[in-house]
Amino acid sequence: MNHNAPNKVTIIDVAREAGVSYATVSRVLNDEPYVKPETRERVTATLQRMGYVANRQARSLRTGRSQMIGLLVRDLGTGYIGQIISGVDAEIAETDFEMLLFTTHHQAREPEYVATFVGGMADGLLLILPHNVDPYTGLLNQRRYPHVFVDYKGSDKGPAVGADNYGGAIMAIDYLVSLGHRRIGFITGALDLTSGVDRLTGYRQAAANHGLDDDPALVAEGDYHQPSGHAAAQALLSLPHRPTAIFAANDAMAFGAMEAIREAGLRIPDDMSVMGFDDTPQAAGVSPALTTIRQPLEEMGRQAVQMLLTYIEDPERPFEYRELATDLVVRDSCAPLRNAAK
Amino acid sequence: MNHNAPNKVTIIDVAREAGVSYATVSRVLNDEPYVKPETRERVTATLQRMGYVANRQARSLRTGRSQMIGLLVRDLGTGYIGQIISGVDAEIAETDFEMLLFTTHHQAREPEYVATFVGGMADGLLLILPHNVDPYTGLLNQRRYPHVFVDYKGSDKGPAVGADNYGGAIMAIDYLVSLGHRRIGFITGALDLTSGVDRLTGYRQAAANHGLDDDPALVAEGDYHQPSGHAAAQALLSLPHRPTAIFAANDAMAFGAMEAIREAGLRIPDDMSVMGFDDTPQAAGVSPALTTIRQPLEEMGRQAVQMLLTYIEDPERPFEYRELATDLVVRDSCAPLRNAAK
DNA sequence: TTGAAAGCGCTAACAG
DNA sequence: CTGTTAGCGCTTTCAA
Repeated sequence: MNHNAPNKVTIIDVAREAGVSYATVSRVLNDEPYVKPETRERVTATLQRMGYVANRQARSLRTGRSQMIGLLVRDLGTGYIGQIISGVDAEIAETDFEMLLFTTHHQAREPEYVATFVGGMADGLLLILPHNVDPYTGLLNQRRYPHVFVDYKGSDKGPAVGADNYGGAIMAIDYLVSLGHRRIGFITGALDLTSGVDRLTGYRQAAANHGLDDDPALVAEGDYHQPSGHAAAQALLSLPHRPTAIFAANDAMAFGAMEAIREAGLRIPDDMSVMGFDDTPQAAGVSPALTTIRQPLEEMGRQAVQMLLTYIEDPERPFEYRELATDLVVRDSCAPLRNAAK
Repeated sequence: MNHNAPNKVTIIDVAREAGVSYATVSRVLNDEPYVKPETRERVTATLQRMGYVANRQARSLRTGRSQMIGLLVRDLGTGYIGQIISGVDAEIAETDFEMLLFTTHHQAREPEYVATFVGGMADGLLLILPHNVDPYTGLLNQRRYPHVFVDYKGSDKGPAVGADNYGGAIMAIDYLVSLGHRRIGFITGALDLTSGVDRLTGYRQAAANHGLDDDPALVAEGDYHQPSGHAAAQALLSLPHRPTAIFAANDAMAFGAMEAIREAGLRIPDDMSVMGFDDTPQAAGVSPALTTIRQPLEEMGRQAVQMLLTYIEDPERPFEYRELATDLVVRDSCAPLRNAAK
């Protein structure tokens, strides 16, 4: 075990070296007025020469502010999260805060992480793991700790920003119907997420609006991961009366579905139309390019930061929920229903 | 501006409430011996009841250890980085450290971030931005601050872990040659990265080994991003005597190349073979599935953590460089050269 | 087995 | 303009 104080240079070392009190060094560090120009210069030079670097922990301990925004994420694997983070990152870059990201695969440990942040590591927290937020709300709200749930359907649980998942699903079905499809399979997302539920609800509502087949077998459960899309599509394809189009609750599952469709010897979009949801970067890259519902992920990240900043300024501000619109992005994976459909 | 101390619960509050000195509370917190069982129990209960959460900054200020490992990354957009992080994350999860990730698009600010870490935020640092490491080495080495460069070809600059990029490129060309290709285009990576240079060197060496065409026009410069792969492939395709196979220095550019090849009305692999490098998750997902050189990215992350840990224990340990092997992953994007090639 | 007290490095009054 | 002096919340001797 190695002990403290390696070769650190503290404000005191610098003060001694420059022949001033360390309060003066602190003043120079913080650009405060009332320091004689010559003194400032001398101190600055010493700072430079000695390679001084501030200890943020000490500073934060003293001021009660860390100038950091925490970001709690379950997994970085998905492009989906990456996009949100890009937005968050970009927005934070415009402030004088830093982003501090914690990953955790272990659901069990999440509350622990939250505590770390609340304990002073960061001045506010963005949470992108909206399974069940209950484990967090307690500590967070009790302390009035500034936080925002991202991609979560707000309620009384806490401030949140999300997308119009319900409306997006409606849009998707409307589009497929406009192409003549009436038998549309749906692959659900994880149903313990509000987004998963909302997209399913949207699908059902739209189906009802158009008086489509109300066959329960047309709904196959997925979990937002690609393999589940593959499996669900296989189930859909093996139906006695198979659908002519498949709408997956996210792009990853749509990719899985496309794979399954190809394996079944069908062509996309000629024999089977496919739609996704999210508009991840890959959606435009696959072939045929995926028609999907765009979720403004980056924008969501940006808005989340903006909201968080307001809570950092005023922790007492009442909970706010912002919902961002989703759009239809037409590419090449859907085609009009051919009369001669098998 | 809001001031300090919101509704924090400190060790002192707990001590008062439990009727002990705060030293005792600290002892309970740290599982130290010599606390009467009843006292311990009472304190634990109070801790629980009051919702105490430790202030890591204070603790770290006092102990000189933060139990955090910093990770400095330029961008999260690429799946490539995501994979390394997964490995890092998984490995860290097995220790009693936490991962703390800083992203920075702004090259100019990177040294600043490093200073933050060195200043006490973390006990060690992993750097995944191996453009030019010189700006960092100074501070890092002067302080003997534990750090490891990831995906960087080690030298005297500092400890590092990388992959056998040179060998991988050789393997790729050997494979293409075994399929009968003799005119092989190469799309380089960013040449300010050691990996970019090494892959190019490997390509040249292998080409020389096999006595392939030594046409400089067969080498098109890219920057590891998809669009550059697209552009470079276009250049290669418009050559008077076009190659029969294209080897891109990473998967992302290979995807761009595939796009360009399709746009040119050619089929993959029938009319043109394509190889990538990295084996990102998407490589298996595109169609045709991409034949590529696998880089053990996750493993790289894991090893980097292991190495870092040794430096945290003994900052004086001499620089070490670990190189991981790369493998050929055969999928569907390469085909034997047909005699009747156009 | 417990309490008192001394700082970790820094900022922010308060005096000069 | 500059120095002195309290702590921020915590761990860790040193005594008791």
